[in-house]
Amino acid sequence: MEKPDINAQMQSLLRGAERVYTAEELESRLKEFQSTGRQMRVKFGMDPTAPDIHLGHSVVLRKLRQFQDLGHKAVLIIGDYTARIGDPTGQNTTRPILSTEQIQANAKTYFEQAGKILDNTPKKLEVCYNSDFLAKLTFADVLRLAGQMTVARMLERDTFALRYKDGVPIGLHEFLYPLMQAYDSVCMQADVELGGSDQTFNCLCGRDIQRNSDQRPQVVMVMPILVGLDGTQKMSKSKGNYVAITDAPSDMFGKIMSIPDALMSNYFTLLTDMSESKIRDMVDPAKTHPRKAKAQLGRMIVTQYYDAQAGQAASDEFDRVFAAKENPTDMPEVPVSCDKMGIRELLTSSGFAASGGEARRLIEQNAVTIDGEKVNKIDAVVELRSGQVLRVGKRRFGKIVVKG
RNA sequence: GGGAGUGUGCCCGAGUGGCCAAAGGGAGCAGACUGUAAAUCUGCCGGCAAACGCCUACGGAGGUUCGAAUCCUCCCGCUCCCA
Repeated sequence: MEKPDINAQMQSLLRGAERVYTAEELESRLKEFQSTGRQMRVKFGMDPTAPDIHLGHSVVLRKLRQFQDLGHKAVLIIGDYTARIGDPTGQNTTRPILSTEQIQANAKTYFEQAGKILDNTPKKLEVCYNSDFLAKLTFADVLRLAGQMTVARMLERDTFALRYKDGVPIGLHEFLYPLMQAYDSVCMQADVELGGSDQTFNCLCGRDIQRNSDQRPQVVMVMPILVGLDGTQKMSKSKGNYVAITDAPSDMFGKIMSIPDALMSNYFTLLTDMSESKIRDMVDPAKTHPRKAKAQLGRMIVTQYYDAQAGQAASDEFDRVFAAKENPTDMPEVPVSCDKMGIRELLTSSGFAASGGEARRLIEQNAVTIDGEKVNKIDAVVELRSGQVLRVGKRRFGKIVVKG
């Protein structure tokens, strides 16, 4: 297989990366591995507690894929042991210890999803559980490891420093998290470790510990944290501002259409392979209408996780529903048992409203239509026929099916 | 071991005896507008009820009071300071 020259490799690898420690080391390794033919081992740790992969995770996974495409080996660490602590980067100080079955189930889901991005051929992918080596350490080993870090250095970390200052508890064991992750690097003899920029400290720890173990310190490449759909906070499941890579094409597309304009450039860079000059044209309102650019972005992303056809279909569907204000082609069925019922009961029984109060609110707010006709009396009794379209708000639709 | 604090709705956070289903912000939902599910503006935002209203809720359990998120007792969680 012909590889691009080193400059081209560097350029594509550095694209989108927030920082590399250090680019010189990366380049010299690329050269070295180019001449010897040995693969670089590119480590990436996954947390088995979050099996729902979203575009935020995809930023790093896509970078990992780039390394694979250049012939290197992705070394995926399933952090089943580190999960016992919970990454102190997060806000939670304690997490339930997951059972082995749970971890395996999560890991399985993870691979099913990550497989959409990564190259699964065994030559390009190695997977291991970090309990394999972490569980074997004796207390003396742990002490030796812990002795390589100081409290002052730990407190340099923003997350610790802030929590300490604010009086938020910090478990002593949390200090061990970066060390465990670093020890992974030693055991895996990682050449490169990839991570989100919130992992910078953890990854850099790996360099120190490797150096102390007479290993050549890994190159650390950190990717920016993807901003979520709200345009301000990081993309995360718990904030609800995310696009899961398992989202249906229409949802994926719709969610992309909802990002603030200012986010487009960032998304193009981190989530697609579009060239930088093309991106500049796309985000310049004088050259491209923002709505068009966003639709293009949406199609590209849907195409990655489904195919070009699905991307186009989602785009067309979106225009149909929101620009032409027509009904979507696919609507979930709303089964009803009789042909006459109170509108509030219809909303609650179909799941369009979580409670009677919410149903009332929706009706009072003019959000409910049946076959295009507003239902705005809370005690309305509606006659139902199969095939009628129930619409709640702008984007929730259902097709009535009378049963019995 | 001693002392000082603190615990409020999905989240943050005000409230120190009635006007508190509880200020304010965020999130969420809806409407208007639009280039979209963007931005902006407006409204809603515990449950039940057509409605009067009823029920549940301010860490937990008791108590004082006509009346408690607010006062008292004990318990639990968390933090800080001293040792």
